[in-house]
Amino acid sequence: MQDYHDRLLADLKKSMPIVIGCHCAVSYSGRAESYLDYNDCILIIKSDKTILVHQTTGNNPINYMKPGTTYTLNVADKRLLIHAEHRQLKEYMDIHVTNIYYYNAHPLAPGSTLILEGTEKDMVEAIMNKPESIEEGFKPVSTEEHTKYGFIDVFGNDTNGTLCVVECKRYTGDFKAVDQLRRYVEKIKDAKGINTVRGILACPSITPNALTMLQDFGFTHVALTPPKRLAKYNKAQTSLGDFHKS
Amino acid sequence: MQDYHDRLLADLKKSMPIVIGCHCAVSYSGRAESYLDYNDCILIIKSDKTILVHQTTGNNPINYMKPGTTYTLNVADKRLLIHAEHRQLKEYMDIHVTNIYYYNAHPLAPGSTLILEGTEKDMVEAIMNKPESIEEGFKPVSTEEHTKYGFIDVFGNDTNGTLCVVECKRYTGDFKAVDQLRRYVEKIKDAKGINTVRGILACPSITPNALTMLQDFGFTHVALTPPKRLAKYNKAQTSLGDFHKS
DNA sequence: GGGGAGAGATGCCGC
DNA sequence: GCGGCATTTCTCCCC
Repeated sequence: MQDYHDRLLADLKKSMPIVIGCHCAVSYSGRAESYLDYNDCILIIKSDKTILVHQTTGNNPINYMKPGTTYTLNVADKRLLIHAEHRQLKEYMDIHVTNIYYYNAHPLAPGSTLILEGTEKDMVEAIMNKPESIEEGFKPVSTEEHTKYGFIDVFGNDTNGTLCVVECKRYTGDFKAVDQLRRYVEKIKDAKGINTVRGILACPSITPNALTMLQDFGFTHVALTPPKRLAKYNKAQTSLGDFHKS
Repeated sequence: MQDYHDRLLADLKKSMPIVIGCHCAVSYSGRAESYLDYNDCILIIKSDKTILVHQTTGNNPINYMKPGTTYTLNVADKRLLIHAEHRQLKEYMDIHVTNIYYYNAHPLAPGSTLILEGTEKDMVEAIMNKPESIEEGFKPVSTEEHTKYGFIDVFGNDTNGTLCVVECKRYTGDFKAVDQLRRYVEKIKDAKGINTVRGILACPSITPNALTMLQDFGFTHVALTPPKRLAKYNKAQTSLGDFHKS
């Protein structure tokens, strides 16, 4: 265990990304408090001193600390004690390691940037490029309009010149989406001193209860699905395999 | 690369948790579309066939697939091609690996359960145990009251017998919290056919804009911080070190 | 750094 | 499975 202590200390100093398969217990104190009994885990300490404690299932770490954590190491009772502390965030984590199955530290170059398409922002762009997807005669005026009660996705006029607030969701519309739309509509009415402002929720689908609430407020649901532009790009290639070989 | 192909195939068959430090490119298609150019990554494939693609910084994986993903492997042009597909979710991911820095697969026992304290649920319990923390004379009636517009954290009466809806947030109160509270209050008014229902937002702090909105609706903010019971437990021990050695 | 809101959110519980 | 909602949410953008 003393060997691992020395290696970990050196690798932390070099800001090396570290992966450890081990048997350990974890306690955390900060925004909340947690305790994890001794069990098998995968520990990942990244170059930015983020630490993730992963178990053998699930998407999310069972425990973690944010970037900028500092580490203090000790060996006692044949155990490696890792004290991870984040002073600014007033958080700490203690890991007691009894057994290490594997230990890997290897220099890794900083990552590439992910290209992501099909987000809500892409929905907004699609509406700006094709306003009739909201309804015939819709004329968008602005996007990301800032009000004191939040940011409005798309702001525009319908064919009658009535002001329209459009809120986009890439997923099934719910209460929260209707709440948000309502907040914007009310604030616009208040700010402009007018009584008639339409609320339009653009999303692929909507829950029955949210639809009821939407209609209670006199708002409209428009079925819209976020575009996935990379799909088109991939289709333009003869095949996915060829695309990647390039 | 053929050796790694064979090892990975065998380890996947055994549902072994696998960690790979490598140079790779990743493309994803499903709920959205993404492409990540060749770069250094840590790949983690868990026992439940979750895959995480981590870079050297940050809390979250840059790419991932959920539990239940199936894998198809190939070697071409000295590259290991990992095709990960989730048929139910209609998602897939392609990883092209050009270089492997380390490869680890080791049987890990299923994890322990995390004990977590200081959640919103703990706030609700604390209020039930000490109703005067909301205000003098407050009498809680129920928790998790189900309405058609959502679940009410705490429902009760003030010293005048006026109905009170209490919404708890463990973090700084914001617009969304006020929206939620408002939705419950309105629904209760509607359901009970009464005009006077008080809304109380219990949270450690509140943003200035949210406070304005709260007050516009005639609601109240009560400063409450989520309890952290493990902190007390740890204090009861002579020291944290002793606690862990037990 | 705080406020506001999206996320390929995830995860939990209830119906 | 969907619905509703918390999360040690995380992350990004903008002031």
